[in-house]
Amino acid sequence: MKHHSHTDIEHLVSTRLGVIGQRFTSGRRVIVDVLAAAQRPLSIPEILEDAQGLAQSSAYRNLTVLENAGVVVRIITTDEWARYELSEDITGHHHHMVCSECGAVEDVRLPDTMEHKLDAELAAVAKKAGFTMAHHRLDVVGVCKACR
Amino acid sequence: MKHHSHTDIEHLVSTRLGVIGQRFTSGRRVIVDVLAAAQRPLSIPEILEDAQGLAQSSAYRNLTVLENAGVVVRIITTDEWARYELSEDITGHHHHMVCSECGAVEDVRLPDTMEHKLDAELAAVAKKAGFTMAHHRLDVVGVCKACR
DNA sequence: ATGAGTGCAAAGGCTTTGCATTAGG
DNA sequence: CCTAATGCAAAGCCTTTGCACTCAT
Repeated sequence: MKHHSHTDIEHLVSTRLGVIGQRFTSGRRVIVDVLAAAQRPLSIPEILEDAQGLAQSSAYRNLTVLENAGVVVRIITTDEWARYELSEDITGHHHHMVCSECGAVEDVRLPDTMEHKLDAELAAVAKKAGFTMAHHRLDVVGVCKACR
Repeated sequence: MKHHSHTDIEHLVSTRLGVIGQRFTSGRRVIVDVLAAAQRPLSIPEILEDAQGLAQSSAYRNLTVLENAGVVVRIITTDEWARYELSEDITGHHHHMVCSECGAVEDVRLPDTMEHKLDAELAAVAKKAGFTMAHHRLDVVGVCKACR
């Protein structure tokens, strides 16, 4: 699991935005800060709640920009809304536990040995089917303690 | 991997629909047949194309009914549309390869030993976080041969 | 006959976009 | 100054819903 300080992240984000000719504005900084503070992927409503004063349209637009910059990843759990989190090269590789009752999402990490075995196996079956694997995505679906 | 004949499936579907007080109508039969014929999850447009004469609203409604009956599963890959496939107790447990370029989705299966190890590990970490695991979801994200 | 199922069209809800205004470099 | 970024409101798009008609029991 990688570890980045607050300022580390901001510097990295600023650089990556610059690469694609985008500025690191205050609105984008707020979004990054909110995502960094949460240890789980957030929905737009959640982001807007934490990043007060930010317009909904700006949230959508900035998240798209940040996604293009490789800083943010958009994930879709089940139904409902899309969720956003910082990319794994900032947060470290992890997976998600999704509550099938209330939709809550939490981060979860697996032992490296398991990840390696899994990646090797997946790459093999993918190749056999003519796919070039980039990465995998793994979710635990279950019921959280609040809903049980 | 389970193996069900065409008539096996229809009988099973009919039974499960009956359990929740729903009929096995012609429209629903067409949908099930279309999904059974495809070896991959289909989007609504794809289903409508194959099941000609079926209204869009009926497709949505029937797929919801079939989902409630435990016959169909709705999955969300990345962006775009929701996709539907027959439940795993009909098709057998499997995963999906998603092309990040064109959105194509294909089924893929892992060795049982890998699945077991994975499930054991996931159940353990989930429990530690207060989650009761129901099942897991695993996707390979990459580039298909058509897009490479 | 009688309620479930269907089709069509309209409405919903998350997301995107147009346009005038503001701000960063 | 000058282009990018922002806010507000309107439009889009997949999906859901209302309503009248049809079909099976």
